[in-house]
Amino acid sequence: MKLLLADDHEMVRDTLAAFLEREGNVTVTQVADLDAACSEIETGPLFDLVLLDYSMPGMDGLNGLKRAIARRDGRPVAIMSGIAPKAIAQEALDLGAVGFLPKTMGAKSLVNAVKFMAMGETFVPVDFMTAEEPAEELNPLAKGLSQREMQVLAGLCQGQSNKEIARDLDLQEVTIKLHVKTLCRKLDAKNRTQAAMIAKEAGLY
Amino acid sequence: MKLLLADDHEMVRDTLAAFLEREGNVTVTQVADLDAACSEIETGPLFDLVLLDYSMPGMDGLNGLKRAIARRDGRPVAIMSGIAPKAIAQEALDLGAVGFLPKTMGAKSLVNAVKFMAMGETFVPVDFMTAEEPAEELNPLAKGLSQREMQVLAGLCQGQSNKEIARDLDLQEVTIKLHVKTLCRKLDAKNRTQAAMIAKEAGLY
DNA sequence: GGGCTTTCTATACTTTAGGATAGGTTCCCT
DNA sequence: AGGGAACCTATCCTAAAGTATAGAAAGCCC
Repeated sequence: MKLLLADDHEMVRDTLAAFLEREGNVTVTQVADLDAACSEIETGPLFDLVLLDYSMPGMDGLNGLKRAIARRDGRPVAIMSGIAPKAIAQEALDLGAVGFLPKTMGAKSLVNAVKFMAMGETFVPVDFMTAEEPAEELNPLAKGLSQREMQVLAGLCQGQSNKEIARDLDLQEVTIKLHVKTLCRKLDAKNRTQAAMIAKEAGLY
Repeated sequence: MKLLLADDHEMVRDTLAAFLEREGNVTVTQVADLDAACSEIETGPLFDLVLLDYSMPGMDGLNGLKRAIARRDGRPVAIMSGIAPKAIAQEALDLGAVGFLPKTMGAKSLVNAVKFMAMGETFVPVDFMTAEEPAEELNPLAKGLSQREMQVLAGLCQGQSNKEIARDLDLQEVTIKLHVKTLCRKLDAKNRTQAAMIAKEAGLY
């Protein structure tokens, strides 16, 4: 079977291709970015599967996936990533990808997954999709903040003035001032700007 | 020769190991994080080279490199990364790493580099270190900002007041106000907080 | 030199932010 | 019923931020 492998890390690409060709009886064509992948799809042989790295030049989030799928006439395209969370995998599938391969997956499973997807099946590792999202853990900062405070913090992170936040939340400006003061105390910030940066740093907003 | 390969992406690790063992006559021991690497260094065989992924659980920037080097009694440790910039490579070498391998490097060069480093030589791809930093490209936002404005923006992103920034830069407060106003105009922000968030969003600071 | 940009400073003013203190409501828990 | 928590409002005050306008020094290009 024929596979088109697109990844900007040549080291990963080379060794992955070597492994697939040896262990899986797969013919691999390598490219380093999405543009090259697209032109290869259009001018190259009919690939049984196209495997795209999620963080690669030209991908622009999942827009690159759309571009590739559009050029494949319904034939399978899959995404591979080392960092993307579950939500991205779901979104990729919604857009028409036939699979999502986290790079934490073993190489042998990879061979099977590739063959599986080339046959038209959809593949996502079960443990990846069922894994608990570290929701609260991602925001240790959010703990100790009340709902209101979170709303006000959201305003801060948009650079809103107290007056604007008050209008949006239908409160008085003084009230916002109070919340901002409390926020600064809880976040150990000395002013609104620092509070906003801390929230941003922590991955909120 | 014996190599200890530490990378949390099993897919990358498996294929890399397979490639090295086949093409390079290298015996590879695999681990998935720094803790495992450290205990393997202490209890396992004497590895000719230890190769650590830069973004792997336990690494904590380059602190993990220090830990590993401390356990190697002067024997070679190298860093591998897909994303780290030139500055990190330099820092790693300063800390005592014998090499830095970007994942954009080809697999064949990798085999040579690994053997090279195992012999005690230092290896960094020439094109990687001599490559121009995409300074302006990384920060499309930084274009149009003068040096002073960048300095002031740095202050904003730390939540400093105009007075503090003025003190740090040895300028008058009014001057900072002017720069802040200019910054807000150029960044299309309506106040300092928004300017700071925009800078943060763009990856600056 | 003349024009240009970048930078710094100054004065004067309005608006916003931040702090302190006090009093109020609701709702939940014991 | 009382205590506490989260929330809202008020008044008063100071400090900081932001706006406007104007002048000046330093460097660069032509």
